[in-house]
Amino acid sequence: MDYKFREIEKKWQDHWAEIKAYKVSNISEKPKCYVLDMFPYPSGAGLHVGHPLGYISSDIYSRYKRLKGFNVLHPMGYDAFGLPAEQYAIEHGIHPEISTENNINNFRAQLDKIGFSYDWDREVNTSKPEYYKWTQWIFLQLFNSWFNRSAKKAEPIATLVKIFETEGSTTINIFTAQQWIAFSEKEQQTILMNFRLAYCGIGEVNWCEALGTVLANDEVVNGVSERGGHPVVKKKLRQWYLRITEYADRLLEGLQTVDFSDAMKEMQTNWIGKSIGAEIQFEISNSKFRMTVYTTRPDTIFGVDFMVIAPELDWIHEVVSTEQKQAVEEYLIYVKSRSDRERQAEKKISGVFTGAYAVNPFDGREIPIWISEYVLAGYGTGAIMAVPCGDERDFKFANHFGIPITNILGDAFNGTEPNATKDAILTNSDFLNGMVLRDAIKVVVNKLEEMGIGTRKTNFRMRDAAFSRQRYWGEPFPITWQDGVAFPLGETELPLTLPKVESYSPGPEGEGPLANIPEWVAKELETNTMPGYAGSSWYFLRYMDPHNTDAFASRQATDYWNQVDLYIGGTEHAVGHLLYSRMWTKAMYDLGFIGFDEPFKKLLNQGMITGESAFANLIGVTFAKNLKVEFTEEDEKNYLEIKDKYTIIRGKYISSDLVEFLKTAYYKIDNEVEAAHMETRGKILSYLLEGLDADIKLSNLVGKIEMSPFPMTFVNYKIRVPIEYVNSKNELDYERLKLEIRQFINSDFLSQSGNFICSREIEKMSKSKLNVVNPNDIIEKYGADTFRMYEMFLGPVDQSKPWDTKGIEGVHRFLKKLWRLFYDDVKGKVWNDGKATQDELKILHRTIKKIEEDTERFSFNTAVSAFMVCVNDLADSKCNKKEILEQVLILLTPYAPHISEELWAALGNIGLVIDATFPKFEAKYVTESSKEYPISINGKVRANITISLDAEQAAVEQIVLANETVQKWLEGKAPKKIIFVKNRMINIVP
RNA sequence: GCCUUGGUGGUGGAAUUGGUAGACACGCAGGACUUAAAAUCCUGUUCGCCGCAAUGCGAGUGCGGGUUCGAUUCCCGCCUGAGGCACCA
Repeated sequence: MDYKFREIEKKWQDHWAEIKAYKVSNISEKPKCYVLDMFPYPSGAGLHVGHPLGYISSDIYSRYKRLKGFNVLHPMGYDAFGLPAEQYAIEHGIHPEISTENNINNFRAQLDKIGFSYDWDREVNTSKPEYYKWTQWIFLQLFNSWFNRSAKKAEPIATLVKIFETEGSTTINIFTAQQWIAFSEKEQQTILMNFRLAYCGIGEVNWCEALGTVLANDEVVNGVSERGGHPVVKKKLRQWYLRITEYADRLLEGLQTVDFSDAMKEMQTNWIGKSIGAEIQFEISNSKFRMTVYTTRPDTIFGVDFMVIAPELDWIHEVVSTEQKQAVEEYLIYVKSRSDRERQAEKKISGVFTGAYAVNPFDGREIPIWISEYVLAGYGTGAIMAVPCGDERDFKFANHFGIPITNILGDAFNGTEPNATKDAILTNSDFLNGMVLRDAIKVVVNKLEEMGIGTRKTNFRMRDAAFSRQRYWGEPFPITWQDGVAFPLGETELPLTLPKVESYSPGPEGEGPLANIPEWVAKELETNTMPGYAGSSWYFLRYMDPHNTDAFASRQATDYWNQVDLYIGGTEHAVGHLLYSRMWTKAMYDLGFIGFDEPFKKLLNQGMITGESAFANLIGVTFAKNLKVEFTEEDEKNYLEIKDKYTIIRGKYISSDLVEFLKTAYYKIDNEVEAAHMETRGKILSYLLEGLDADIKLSNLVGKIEMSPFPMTFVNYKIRVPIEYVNSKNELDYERLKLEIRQFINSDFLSQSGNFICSREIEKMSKSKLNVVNPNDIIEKYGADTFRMYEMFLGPVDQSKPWDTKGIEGVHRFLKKLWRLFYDDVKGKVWNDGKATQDELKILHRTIKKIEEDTERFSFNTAVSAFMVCVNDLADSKCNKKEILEQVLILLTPYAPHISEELWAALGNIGLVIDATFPKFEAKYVTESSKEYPISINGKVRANITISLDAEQAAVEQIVLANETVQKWLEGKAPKKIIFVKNRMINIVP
């Protein structure tokens, strides 16, 4: 009887679905365990073999926990709102709801084939009104709250109003209680907006013209949009924001209570970017104006040689001198002309002197004030005190403009490079002389505070998160505008459903498509929609109680399931989703809706599965396009346009071995170089232009190249070819390629041996890179159990690794070998009721221990190996005993559920193996009563000795001491030290 | 430049963190069964040397040092891959 995995897997998947084997209840005596995957965005491309890596890991862990007696919540859903579906709608005219639905069905079909233990009754879809009703509701809670800095928590806005009514305000806005009461409704609302956790304001945002929307900071990478790579510019717009900066400190503190990787904590810490320093006020000569700078190094105050302010600051005009006015104006125009992109790409030193001087408060020295684009307006006060002897950028700036540098570091500063140390001893620093910089910080700040011109100040790099998009496919804001004041909709009016639209093009003045709908505008509803991360910031709560119509989830449910015990997903969400959901959780906690303030107890980052891409070398000749080159008819036919600027004529694909050959020809030494060079070029040229035989005479070629009437260069492009056309020896099946793919239909493939060799490169798996492997294909060929185990066997989950289908045979063989412990091709059933021997029990219990340990520490690859060892050992000892096999099946269930279920049933068990109990490890079967130990002297093995394990170290010492041979080895001396090494060796130190 | 991680056979990776390096698997080589193929099984496989033989000899975890009876593991200095941050004062 064969291992018919297709039949078996279908049968059990259907059965599990039918009886809802994975349905989980919120009421249970068992301890709970919440295992969560980062839910996918259902893209049109479907899943590739990289996606399920994390899903399989979490599935193994939740199945394992279930066997261990836990009530396990393991749900799945879809992050369905977002830009790509809308872009697709614009291009193809298909409503996002339809394409999303299709994609979800496709995802679901792929997921179902892998045999996951999700409770599908809890599926969520963020784009369904039943779901986003509660996204809107939570938004309203944020809108109706403020962050009380003294209590360090969010509170209902009503408490703030009460404070204003009784005490007035001394923070962001300054007014008395009487004034507050006298304010109009509109004035009051405008003030309150400055405090709300979700607020609307005018601000500089990242505007992406191509996408027609703003983007959050983490959605912009190197000045272009993360999705699509379109340019992003700064623009002032009315926007919704989340006041995440208020939570900066708590987001940092919270990191200490969660189990995230160091790298992840580091990334979040950097993103938040807390820095502790001071603000210092400087007087300006001949002006009443005072400037304030932010610095983390007040200790270097005597090393300040100039000030730099950001070009955007409006007080520039207050201080600029008449002589410098023109130069400053010119510089400001120059700065305006530079995009963010340019500023980031080329960091050139530029700046202009304002003609004004600040005064050092301690020694009265006059310090020139400069303007430069390297100082950012948005951070600190937008002005810095520059200390060139201690700061790289200040040093470069000083050198560039010839500003003299004061050395306050003594020998620690050599004049040629700045030194940012805090451990040097100060010189040229008046009352600080002789002090270590580190210690001087406090002294200076104290003095500044005393003088009333400085304060301690903490700054964060993180900004408030832009929370609105001028797009269609997102949650509508439950907000109406009346006379410029935002009013929340009432709870009974939720959900505010997304209306159908005819067109997805933007509305007037940078507004979203919703602004094109008259009824929408008539109701004065907000026309922006929420960003992609709104729905994903709280979805883990909805799984707890997904069908609740009275609340986002009942308090009883959130109290029971509590934090996510294990959260698995990629690192790419480090500063986006993971920060936002942490913030939402904290706010919900503060407002009393849930009982925990960190959502994820443990985070496991799965590594990327990379693909191997194949490339063929395309060699051709390029001409500058603006040159007039006459093409023959033949050339036109083979004309291939690679890039805008260049044209390749008669490009030919050259096998890698030929490329090597041509390269070596190029690199011949001495006077042969030039000749070889020419020869190489000549050969290529003749291939390409003349179609001649390569062995053309050298003299001819030299002439040809020199006589070339136009500038040309040889180019070697690497052209992707689909990986499935390349075999394991890197040979390309170009005949098939030419037949099946249009791009290559007229291409020539040249090689030395007749086998066309491609080069390979490891890159991210993606459709555009022609290197994706679809899990469906693998499952069709080997089955889901093999697929699951192989994904785990590839290597540690958190490490990125290349997908290589070759090795899958080994895992498949393992499952077949396991099958043969139960069924023989000839004899049929071979298992028996025999009593297990000591050796067989040893194999079993060793495996139990190993699987338990490895699963607990997420070392799934070594667990798979342990199964292989176990089955090899059982096969070697011809053990077909039911007693042993049954236990092995339970262990295997999380990893290969289908085959385990099938064989479990075959053994005549009643009930499912997924409901079995994880076997208990018993040491007595594994440990021995006595063992042979090697005795070594200084690590060199000299003899073996058998001792009882109870003997422990003392016994060993006696045995060894008594041994004449040992004494002889040591020349009669007593050993200095005897080391008993963990069940392994006895080492004697003479 | 800064931060975080890695570097082990032909390949993916073990070694549960100071104790017999290379488990397990792929690949490769040889063999058995077969008319043949597939499937399956067996043997070998870190490198080098000696040999009829082996429980033989030597080297070996990116490179160079150090601590230790003993180092893939700890310390110092380099080289290098990957990821993140990057005018944040």
